[in-house]
Amino acid sequence: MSISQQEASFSRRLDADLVQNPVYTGVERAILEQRLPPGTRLAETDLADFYGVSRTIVRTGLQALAHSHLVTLRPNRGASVANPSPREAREVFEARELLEPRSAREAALRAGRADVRALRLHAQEEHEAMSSNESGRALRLSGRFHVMIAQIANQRTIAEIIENLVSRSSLIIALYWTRSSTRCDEGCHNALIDAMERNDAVEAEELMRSHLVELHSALRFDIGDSSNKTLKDMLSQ
Amino acid sequence: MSISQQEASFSRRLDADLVQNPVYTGVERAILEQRLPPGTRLAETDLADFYGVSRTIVRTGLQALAHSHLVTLRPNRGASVANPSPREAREVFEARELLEPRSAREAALRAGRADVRALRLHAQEEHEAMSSNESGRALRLSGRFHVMIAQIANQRTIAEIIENLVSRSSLIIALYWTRSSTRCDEGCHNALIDAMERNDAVEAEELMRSHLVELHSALRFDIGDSSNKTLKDMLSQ
DNA sequence: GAGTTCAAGATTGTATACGTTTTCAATAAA
DNA sequence: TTTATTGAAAACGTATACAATCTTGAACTC
Repeated sequence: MSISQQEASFSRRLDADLVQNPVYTGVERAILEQRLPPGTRLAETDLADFYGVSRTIVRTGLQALAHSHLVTLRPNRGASVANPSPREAREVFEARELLEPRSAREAALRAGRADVRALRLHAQEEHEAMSSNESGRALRLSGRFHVMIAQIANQRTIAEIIENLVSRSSLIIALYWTRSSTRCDEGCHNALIDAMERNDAVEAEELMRSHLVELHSALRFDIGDSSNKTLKDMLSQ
Repeated sequence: MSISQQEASFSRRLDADLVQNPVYTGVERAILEQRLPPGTRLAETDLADFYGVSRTIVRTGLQALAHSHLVTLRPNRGASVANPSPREAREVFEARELLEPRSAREAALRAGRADVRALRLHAQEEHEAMSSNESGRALRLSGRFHVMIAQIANQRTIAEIIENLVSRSSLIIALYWTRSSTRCDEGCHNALIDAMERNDAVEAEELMRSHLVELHSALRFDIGDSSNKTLKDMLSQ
């Protein structure tokens, strides 16, 4: 037995493994882009065939996604895309409203020229996705914007929590979103970047808070869903 | 393909699987009780032999622990007990200081007779563990006390986050704790229970805040560790 | 004696085999 | 028509085999 003196792993080692797992990355992206709606069954063999790997790899990926609450595993019944309850949906947004405004405030204090440039570039990408009607991609990028801010705040532990909450929000939006457009995002995100550029912490915090309240208020907890595309259709591109 | 209308899974399905995984439960407990110090190598075969299961089960358990940051996985190099950096240690306590006081406030508002009784019973157990010099067990129970409060607050999403931060605190304390005793806990926890019993939200919040600040301030980030017990020694009982 | 090389052993990564459970549709009974 | 039964097919749970990678230490060079 030996005690290893490990270097401060600045990004989880775990990730190194997972980003190379095509099931993890592929299914995660498909969920974030709402190509895989909540409840979709994820049969191990189908995924193994689609990604050309063994069930071993599939299970590793699904287990990781289950830890993030993006996938639900039921003993002897396999995996399906998570189906967050109204309660969970409310809780996730409550947690975001607690964590993200503070994160935005800290980010505003720390944001440098490079950070602001990256944010503007990202907002541009979001805009293009919206314009070209790639609403799934737009939604994923919109979530990623929130994660970027959490990362600028330089508190990795909280940034990771926020990243998870943001991911789950894609499922929540798929289930409970009422409005047709996410046009609001564009203005909100740009206003946030402006506040960051001015290092206006108070304004950034307030903008983030009201942005989240607005998102939250656009959810209605009394809806179902259905469709009958095949798993392969939804995973492809 | 089918869309399943799932019941609101009130506890994660995932858990159902994991509590039956002896590697997950055994190693987690050993870490929380500081029988497995940070950095300890966790060879798959050793664990498989010890728990009498195949490596498949071992890997599932280790992967779950890695997701909780209790274990570090390095590709081709296996698993070891996580070794949180000073930065991570600080961040975990910052996050706790952000989340737990608010959680305690909410818990104080909601705490009923049964909750208070359960907390007192638990504090008693903690006390007994301390008295009989089972400091590992005492530490685990002390962490569990914080989780119980988060659960009373009735916000499962945040309670789960807190549970994870509390678990990681055991490793952080193993690495960076300076004081010899955790006597403080006893008074602090009892005072918290009293506030809960009076449904005094403001007091509960402040007590929790100061309790965490005190814990945090007892950490010093310039220490190492070493030992040469065998893995089997540390896992046993 | 310090450092390097390299092969044997140990350990992890992945695929697959096989037993068990679940699912589903065909059949039979009510 | 509806409900129950049942058995074959499909899917999951676990163990294990084998390949790839890493570790270790002895032999060798400088």
